[in-house]
Amino acid sequence: MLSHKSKYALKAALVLAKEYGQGPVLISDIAQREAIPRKFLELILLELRNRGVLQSKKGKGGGYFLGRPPSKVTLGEILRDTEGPLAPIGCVSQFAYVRCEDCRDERTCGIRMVMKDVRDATARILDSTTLADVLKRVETTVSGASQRPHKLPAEFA
Amino acid sequence: MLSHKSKYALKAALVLAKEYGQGPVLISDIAQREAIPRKFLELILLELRNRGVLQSKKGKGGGYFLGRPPSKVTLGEILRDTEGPLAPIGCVSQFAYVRCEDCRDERTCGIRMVMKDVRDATARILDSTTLADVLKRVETTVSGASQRPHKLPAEFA
DNA sequence: AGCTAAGTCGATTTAATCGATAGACTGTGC
DNA sequence: GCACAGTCTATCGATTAAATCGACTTAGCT
Repeated sequence: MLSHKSKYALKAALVLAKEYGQGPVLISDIAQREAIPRKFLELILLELRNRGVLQSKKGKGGGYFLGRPPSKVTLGEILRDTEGPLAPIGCVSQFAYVRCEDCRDERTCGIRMVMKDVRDATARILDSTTLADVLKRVETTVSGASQRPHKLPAEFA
Repeated sequence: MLSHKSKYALKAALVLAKEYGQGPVLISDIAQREAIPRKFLELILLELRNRGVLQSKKGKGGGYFLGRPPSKVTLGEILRDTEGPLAPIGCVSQFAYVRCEDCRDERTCGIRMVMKDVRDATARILDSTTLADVLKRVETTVSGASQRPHKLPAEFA
């Protein structure tokens, strides 16, 4: 399950993506727009900045902004920064491999095989989806929704 | 990330799958074979039993055993019992839906759309993989490995 | 019946993590 | 130099994860 921290991070990143090219955005602005506790958001943005996803400017007229265009920032990158590895288990992580202490033989571990499949499936989605992709997808949903307003909610399909 | 609890649960279930039809297996046996803290394993097995995955027998000659054939128990079921929902976020869970308190409009939430894809991909794998599948996969890996022993380890591909 | 094997159950401990907040510090622009 | 806005460090309470202890109950055996 995604932590609040990560959800906040994604929301904030999406705001900055939408505002990309318009100059810095205040922490307080983001906090208010997305209903995120101000002080908590500070920490999150700081971390994303230190990881190179965001940049910031101090003083008057300062704030946060994306360090790269929205089409160059993937959800996978952000989630790895805030949640840690995408892999459900350390021994199948590509970027943060850790051996299972008690594992006899990694090559023949059934759990590992299945978890590798899960990791690959998740990574395939999250590493190929950029902030720009998400914005676009939302936009087409919004405009498309007004044309067929009473469609069955997808969440109960 | 998978908790130890879930990893232990999967390991134990695989032992019971391998031993299926051979009568009850002692908690202590499973604990020793898989290097799981005995007392902790008790709790886990008990939970899986109360959920209907396992059955148990008390007294001499007692122990734990699968309640159904290994081909009828999926990893998804076990993981839901020990970890909770497979979904990365409550609002995309099929069996344990919970609304995001602060969500304006679920239908147009970009994060939700992507997380739904992730959930579906994970569930597709875990709900279609049974204990029998895992045992079989391990076995073919073991026998296959001796025929081409120096193949590049898949984990570094 | 009585002994023993084995699972059951409840309480507790310890350490780690999560979500959140406070306050002092640093750099920027005017 | 003053106000603005991000930076950094510390802390706090609540929850959870992982593990452990001890007492209890049930089943089989003789």
